[in-house]
Amino acid sequence: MTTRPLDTFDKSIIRALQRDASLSQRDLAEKVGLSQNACWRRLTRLREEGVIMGQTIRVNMQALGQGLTVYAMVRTRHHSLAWLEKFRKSVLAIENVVDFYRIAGDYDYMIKIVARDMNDFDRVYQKLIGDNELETVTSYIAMEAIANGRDIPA
Amino acid sequence: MTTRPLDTFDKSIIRALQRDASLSQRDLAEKVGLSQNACWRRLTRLREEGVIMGQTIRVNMQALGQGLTVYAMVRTRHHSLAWLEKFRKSVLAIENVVDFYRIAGDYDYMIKIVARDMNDFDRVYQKLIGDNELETVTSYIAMEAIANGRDIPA
DNA sequence: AGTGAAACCGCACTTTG
DNA sequence: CAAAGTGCGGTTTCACT
Repeated sequence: MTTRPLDTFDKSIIRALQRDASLSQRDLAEKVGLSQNACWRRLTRLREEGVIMGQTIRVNMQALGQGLTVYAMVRTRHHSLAWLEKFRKSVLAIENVVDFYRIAGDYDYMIKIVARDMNDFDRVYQKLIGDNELETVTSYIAMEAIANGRDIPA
Repeated sequence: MTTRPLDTFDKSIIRALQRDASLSQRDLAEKVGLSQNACWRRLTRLREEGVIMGQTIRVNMQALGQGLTVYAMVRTRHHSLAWLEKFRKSVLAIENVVDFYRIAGDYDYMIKIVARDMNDFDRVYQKLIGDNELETVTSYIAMEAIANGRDIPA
């Protein structure tokens, strides 16, 4: 992973686009204080370098009918490479899995799941524990999303 | 929150744009199987209704120098409305906080934090426990991001 | 600063429930 | 009848040279 240090302009571009990626080149250039041309060249470069990896929309999960968020903390029973590989594949195959981290601490993995409702979550949960021999799964049901997917500091 | 049921076309539009929001109207329309005009009208409507809430870029956190992710599980000591309100404000004021959920279970809140490194995280941690009287904070350090911010099922 | 392309949006139908 | 689709075309705005 190449890691060219980003200067103030680059960071400023990234901050502006995280907030609103629909900005036109003209508005972006103005906002960061560069000429359109210079700004465009930097943007192109940031994309090429993989600093900017793509563009998505922010969606209203309630409106999409995916109003339930659950964090599942998992302790595994097996630790062979083959088993772990199979476990990962199995988890990633579930489209309800939004985040998936290997962590340090009392648990081995942290899985963020979105679902339509409790029934739907239970389906995911059963699949999770049915397909993999796990030591423990502790689920934390989200009661309220106070903040979700805020911008990465830049 | 009004929740008009979304039909197959709406969902298809949302799926396509979550994957790549830089799609042109022509390509989007073609992908979902609508005329450009109809597709544009639906898109405008989805935005107006707040189903699509905006547009962001996906960034490479390593390249941005924010390579550390930590989940902090918090149990609070106070439960008065005023205290909770102050607590929320205090947490949201920290730009390193990416997600912030009120949860059910052994803990009250789940805070996802990104930081440059352990030193930087410790700064955030000290601020968190310094500004608020908390019962417990348990931190899970992410060792590896296997998946991060995958698309919401639609 | 120029150019080709894309977004935007009204209009006149047609289609479907 | 109402709601949503299609295709056309002109103006404005944008990306990129």
